[in-house]
Amino acid sequence: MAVTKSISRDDVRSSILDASVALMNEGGLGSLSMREVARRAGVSHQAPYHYFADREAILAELAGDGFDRLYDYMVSAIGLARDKAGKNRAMGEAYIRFALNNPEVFRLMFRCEMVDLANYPEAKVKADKCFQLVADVLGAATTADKTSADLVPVIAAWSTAHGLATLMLEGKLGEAFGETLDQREEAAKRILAFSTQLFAK
Amino acid sequence: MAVTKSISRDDVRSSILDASVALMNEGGLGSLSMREVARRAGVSHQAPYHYFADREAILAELAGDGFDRLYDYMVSAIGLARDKAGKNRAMGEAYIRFALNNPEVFRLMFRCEMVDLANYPEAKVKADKCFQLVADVLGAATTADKTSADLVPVIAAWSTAHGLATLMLEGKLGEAFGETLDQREEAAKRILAFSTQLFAK
DNA sequence: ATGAATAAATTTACAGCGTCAAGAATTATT
DNA sequence: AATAATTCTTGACGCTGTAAATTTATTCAT
Repeated sequence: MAVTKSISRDDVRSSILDASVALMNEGGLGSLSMREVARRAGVSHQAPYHYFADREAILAELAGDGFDRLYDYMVSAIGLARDKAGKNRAMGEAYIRFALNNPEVFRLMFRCEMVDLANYPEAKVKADKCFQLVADVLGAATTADKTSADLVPVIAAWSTAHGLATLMLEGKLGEAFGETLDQREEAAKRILAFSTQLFAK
Repeated sequence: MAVTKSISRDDVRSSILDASVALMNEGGLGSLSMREVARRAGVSHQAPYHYFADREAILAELAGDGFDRLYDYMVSAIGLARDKAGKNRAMGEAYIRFALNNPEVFRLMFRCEMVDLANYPEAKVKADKCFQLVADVLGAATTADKTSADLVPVIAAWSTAHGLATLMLEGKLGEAFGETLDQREEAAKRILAFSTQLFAK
């Protein structure tokens, strides 16, 4: 019956994605190879091609999931804050917390040569949803055109959070800010607090 | 005689590096392969191993050169500014100008899984020289310990410039800020101006 | 200057990769 | 049940990084 087939098919697809996630988190994106994914999923090295056009298509799916999860991180954080300044800070903290807790997928999401979102409309929609949330929460303007000067402070604040996340992730700030994840998150909060306080005028 | 040999050896090494730079700038880091580099340099596919331990060692050299050039970018920019606020802004602009004009090497310099600077002391020294310059110009403190609270504003400002460079480089800000390099640099300056003006209190 | 030691460069070889193509097995449709 | 469509496997090709062995070039001691 159709149900059995459908479930089975989804199972294979899921196990391929599960294996991909596991590999990515274990050994980084470099060790996510088509053949190793297939091995882990217990299928032939060619089976994944029935579900994904190529390696980049798998990465696009992972990146899309990442944007979904980043969105959830930020929405939850915003919900807990009361005033606008609090929401700004909470969102930035959530952004960085996501990056530090999901380093590999964060890299994937922001490296256009790994996944060109222009070729993956589904993932692009998820990414845009994130960026729109950032713009909505940070910005005064509703939607408006992106060339608007209103966007300048939005991008400035976003850049600070993104740059901080990136620099920490790549170890460019040394270990002075702690070795454990909690310590690093705490350090990031301090820097972000300083920055958002400036923005709050 | 010894002179001839020495020159010849350096020539091979240089031509390998030249080929590496060309490949990186033509087709991105993904198309910089050991074998293609050798082909371009007109040597056997194994010859590069007499000058570099492996692929990462070549990347480390390129990254090191990148840090040297970033340093020059920033020092020149700082020299043209008169007051402290001007130096801050000029340095940030130089940082972003470097990133936009040298996207591939900029990526290389800030991706630890591509080149782990811990394994390449020479390149690490050059990187640290850059970061020290940033800290010196942005910070009030001279050297001090990195855990000092004085570093908070330094890292905040650095994060803004780095995040902006990264987001622009990866096309996450859309094309709203211009398609030509000049337009994008101009847009970055506007955002950076807004940010540094906040920092200047 | 010539033979031995050293260094440099090439050739050969292997395992892994992404992915195309063809065939076998399974499932769906009529 | 027979046919059509889908799914999966096996095999192959050309690419990669790099280890090992071999050849060529250079240096040095005599």
